[in-house]
Amino acid sequence: MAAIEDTALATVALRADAARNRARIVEAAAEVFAERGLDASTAEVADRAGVGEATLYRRFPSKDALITAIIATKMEEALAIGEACLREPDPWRGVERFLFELAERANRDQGVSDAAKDSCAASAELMPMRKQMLELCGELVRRGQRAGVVRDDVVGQDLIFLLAAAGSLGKLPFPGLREDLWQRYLGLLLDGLRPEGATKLKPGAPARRLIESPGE
Amino acid sequence: MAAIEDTALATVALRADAARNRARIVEAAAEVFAERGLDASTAEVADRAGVGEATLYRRFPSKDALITAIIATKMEEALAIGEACLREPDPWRGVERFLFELAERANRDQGVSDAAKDSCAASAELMPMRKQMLELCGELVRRGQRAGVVRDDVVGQDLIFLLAAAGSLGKLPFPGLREDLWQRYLGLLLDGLRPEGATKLKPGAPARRLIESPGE
Amino acid sequence: MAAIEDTALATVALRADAARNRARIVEAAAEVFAERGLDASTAEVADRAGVGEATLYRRFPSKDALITAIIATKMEEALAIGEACLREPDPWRGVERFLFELAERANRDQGVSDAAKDSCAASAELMPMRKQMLELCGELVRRGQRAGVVRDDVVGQDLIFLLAAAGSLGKLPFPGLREDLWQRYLGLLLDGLRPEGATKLKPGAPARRLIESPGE
Amino acid sequence: MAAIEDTALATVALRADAARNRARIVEAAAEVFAERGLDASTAEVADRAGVGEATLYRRFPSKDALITAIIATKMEEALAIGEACLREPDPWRGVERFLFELAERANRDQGVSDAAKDSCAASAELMPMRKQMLELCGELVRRGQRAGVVRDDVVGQDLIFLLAAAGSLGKLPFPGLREDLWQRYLGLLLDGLRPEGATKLKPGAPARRLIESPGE
DNA sequence: AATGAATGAGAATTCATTCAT
DNA sequence: GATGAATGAATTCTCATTCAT
Repeated sequence: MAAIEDTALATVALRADAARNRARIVEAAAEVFAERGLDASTAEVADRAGVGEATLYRRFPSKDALITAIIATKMEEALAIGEACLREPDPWRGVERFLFELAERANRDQGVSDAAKDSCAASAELMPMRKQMLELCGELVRRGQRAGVVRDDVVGQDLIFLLAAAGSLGKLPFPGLREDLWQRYLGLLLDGLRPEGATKLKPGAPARRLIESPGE
Repeated sequence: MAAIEDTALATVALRADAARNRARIVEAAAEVFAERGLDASTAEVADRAGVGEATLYRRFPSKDALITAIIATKMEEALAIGEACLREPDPWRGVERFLFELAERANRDQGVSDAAKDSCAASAELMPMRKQMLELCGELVRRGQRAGVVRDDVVGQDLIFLLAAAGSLGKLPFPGLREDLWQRYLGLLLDGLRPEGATKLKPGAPARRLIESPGE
Repeated sequence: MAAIEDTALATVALRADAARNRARIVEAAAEVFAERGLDASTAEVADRAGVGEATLYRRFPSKDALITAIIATKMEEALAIGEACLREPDPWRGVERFLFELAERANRDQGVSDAAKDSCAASAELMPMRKQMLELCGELVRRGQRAGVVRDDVVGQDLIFLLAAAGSLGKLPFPGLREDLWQRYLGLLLDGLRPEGATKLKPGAPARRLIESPGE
Repeated sequence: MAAIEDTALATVALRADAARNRARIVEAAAEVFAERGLDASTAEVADRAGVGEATLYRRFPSKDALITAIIATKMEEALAIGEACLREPDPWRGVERFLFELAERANRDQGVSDAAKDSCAASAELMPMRKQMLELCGELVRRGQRAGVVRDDVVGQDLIFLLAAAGSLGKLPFPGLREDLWQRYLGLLLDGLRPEGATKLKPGAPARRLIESPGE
């Protein structure tokens, strides 16, 4: 069965060898971007994939398109994880596991956290997935709220931003830090989501803005 | 009084004009990096400073050294802010203001949050300041804990990481987001610091790691 | 009757499908080169022809050979036009129509005027056609001269060069120029051919060289 | 006395070594573009100039800017020639010499005739010079018309287009052609300008369009 | 025979850093 | 000491042509 090309919205069947190379490129790119961030050169990606640079450009019209494809892959995985979390019997455990698993990936993968800042991540092609993700987060949150384990003033989008925050701690260049330190901070973030700690805010305190809508 | 050169570990007195140039360069670099991120070119920095590029390189041995110097400047400011926060009558207000003011700066300044990820931020030269900062955070936290407004399992270093998290949300490339969205998430983070929400941890839950030492 | 392959000097009968493909490629190439100039890529030509790139290269050993084939096609058309012009009752009208129709084509077709400058236009394969064209022009000119409507010091080859001149004005990148401006200049050129304006040459004047032989 | 940089509209004094290199680059570019046309690579230009490629890009922000600068130089020379021709005692001789000298240059210089087709030649920076050139041609033509040696339906702009036509014959890739063949055709063009040959046009004849305005 | 895929050799352009004035 | 200039090494991307299916 031939692999498929889905960079643009069109989906095209590829020849066997092309499919193999495409997969190699995506894999190599994922690795390289994870290690060095999105600034890694296309030459390095091609090298690692064992193909010529031009082959990369035959498959992906630009570096941005390649990045977008990688991100799309990661988002698909993330959506799958999210759906599994929705099926967790314990609603809180669903939220917790969702953030935990995705933060783990983000902290392992320099490219993903770079992507959060990169303009091409805002690509229109990713919009449908982003929408799906947003809905999924919304369900996770509302499910927690119905069970009384998530504070009421939180919305689905907040999970995404907390994730961005927790995922950005991956490779802080402090020597001697434990690799899993992010887990500690994710714990703090999670505690901020629970209703027990929700602040009775004094006027003017920053947390007050929580009540306002998150925008977009 | 002549300025001092402390880029390298040595501290050297500079001639008045050299000192003036150095200051200009740092200021210009701070501006440029804030606007365009650390990828901005040294040429642009020199231009903005009104000096030749070679002058920049006479004063700083490399772009990384310049960035390190900027970070040092920002850390000095941060230390000053932290000390002011220690003098806040209300201990919680001290913690809150500390995170709020520094997160605001981080979100306004593209360069600073970039720098957090950049390898040069690990420079040994910044170690003393980092130590100072760590102590300061420790005092802020312990003061809060003594007053019963900060949960007991938190340490000073945690503030720094929460800051990194809250500061990374600055320029997410989502269209239509409010500029001050970071305040919402800082609110959540702050609530995670308070004792009311501290989790009764089940075994295996991620938050459990909170009990372990933060490393370094 | 199968088409013939005449790219190389050899003439080979082609299978029916191959002949069909060859024709498609030539047609597509003519279109593409007309629109985008000779810099258009072979990939685009193959695409437009609805064949694979390798098929193009099976039929033509190089891009230059393809271009040469296009030129050959255009020259065949030109020869046909020229013969029609020879049958015009009015000899002057014959010359005029010849230059007008070919200049129109050249100005409509970016590729042809490019080709005039391209080295591959010098290909030996085109020599026979060039010779035919030269003879045809010679007849047109001599017919005009016999009728007294073309100046005596002009030879057939001159028509070709005038054509090159008139055809090169097609896409001058001046904004706002009329598309048919070349007609104005063709008019001037035609007037230069008529005997009424033929110069009594002063010594040293450039037009004097008209008397010398045109070379080749 | 320092050389000047005039790529942009601003004029800046350059250091001696930079001026030397800039001159070398312009000279090399003029040579290379003359020999190989505007498609020659910046690497080749830099090589010929004996400088690094980056040096070229320090002086000229893009290849187009370099080309524009070369063209500007050529146009200045052309304007100087034109003014000399205006001072010729014999008005016809003025027109003749103008076209002769410029056609000679164009035929010697592949770059110049390429430039006629290249979009960057339409650069706004060259507009003032183009305007000057147009006025100069207008004066040449009107002077000829007052003396009765240039037909009345010709305007200054026509000279420019005739030049483009006569200049495009430079390197036609026919083997064995005399290098100065263009002179023969310029002679024909010149004869087309004289009033003696101006056609009493039959309706529908192409030359008729001569009466209409040339556009722009 | 036909095709899509692969690629080596460039192309323009940029930049941190060193050099000459 | 200060400066503008110079540059080698990269970077993204393209294309005519060859290869494998």
